[in-house]
Amino acid sequence: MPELPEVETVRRGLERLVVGRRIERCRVLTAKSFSPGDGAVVEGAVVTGARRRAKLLALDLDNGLVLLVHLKMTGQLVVRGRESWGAGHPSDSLVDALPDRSTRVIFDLDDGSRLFFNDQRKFGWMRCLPAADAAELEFVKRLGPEPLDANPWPEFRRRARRHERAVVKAVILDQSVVAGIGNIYADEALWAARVHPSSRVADLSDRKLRAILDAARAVMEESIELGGSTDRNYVDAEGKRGAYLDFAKVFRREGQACPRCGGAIVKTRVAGRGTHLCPRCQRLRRASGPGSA
DNA sequence: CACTTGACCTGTCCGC
DNA sequence: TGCGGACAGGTCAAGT
Repeated sequence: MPELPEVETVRRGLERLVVGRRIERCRVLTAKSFSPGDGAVVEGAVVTGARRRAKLLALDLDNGLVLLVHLKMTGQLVVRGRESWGAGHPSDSLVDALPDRSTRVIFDLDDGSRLFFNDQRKFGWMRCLPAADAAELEFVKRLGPEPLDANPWPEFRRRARRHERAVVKAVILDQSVVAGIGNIYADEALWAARVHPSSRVADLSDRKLRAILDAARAVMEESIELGGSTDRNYVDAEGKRGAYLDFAKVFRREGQACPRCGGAIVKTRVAGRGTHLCPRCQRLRRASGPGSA
C-alpha cells in the first residue's frame, strides 16, 4: 500500500494544496492517531513545507513544530475544497463524503478547504513535535539511504552485507538497509533483477545486489509517474487512485503468464509476507549444497 | 547479535 | 444467509 511512490505522490499533492495554508482548527477524533492528544498545538500555524523521508511525511509549520505522518497500511491524507466536503464529493475521487467512519483527524484550513486523515486500521499516526526533535527519532536515525538519491549504492551495499544469512526480500524490506521499499516494489524489483526472493544475501554477488537496487529505483520512478499503486485503500491527496498496478509484472498476478518468459507466476510466502514471483526466471541458487526448484 | 515471528487493527473474502 | 477464519501489509516488540 503506501510505499515510497505512494507517499511521494501524496507529498506532491500536499505541497500543492496545503503548503501556504493556515490551520485554523484541528479536531482529533481518534486519540491514538494523533499525539499529543490535543490538536490545538497546530492551530494558528502556517504550513511551510511538505517533505518525505522513506515512507514518512513531514509537514513543516511556522511555529517551530513539525507534523510527522506515517500512513502505514491504510492511511490516507485527502484534501477537500469547501464545495466538496460533505455530500458533493468529486466524481473522480475514490473516497466518498468526508468525514466517514475511518476519519481520525480533521484540519480546517484558511481557504475553506479541509485536510482529512483517514485510517481504517489505525496503524498510522500523526505526531507533532519540535522540528529539531524529529531528526533525532530513533526510527529516523536508523533509516537507510533513499533509493532515488544520487548514489545510494555504497551505503546500500554496506548495510545489506550486514545481513548475509537473511533472505534478500527481508533485507530490502528492512528500512534501515534501504528506505521506502515495501511489499509491492520488493516483488517487482526482484522480478526485474531475476533474483529469487528467498535467496540468501551471502549467495548474491555485488553485481546482483546492485541490479536489485537499480531495479527498485526504476520501478519506483515509473510508479511515481503513474501516481503510485492502488490495491484497495491507497489514494492521493485528491482522493484519486494510482495506475501503477495495471503495469505491475508480478504483484497480484498469480496464475498469469510471466511477461518475460511466459511461465506461470506463483504466489508464495517469504519472510512472512505474501510474495509473487516467476519461478522460471527467478531461480533459487545456493552457493553451497544442491540447487532446488 | 542475527534473524524470524507475532502483535497492532479493521474490513473483506472464502469455504462451510 | 450467516459465521469463523485466513489474509492484507509497515513497523516495532518479543521470541528463537
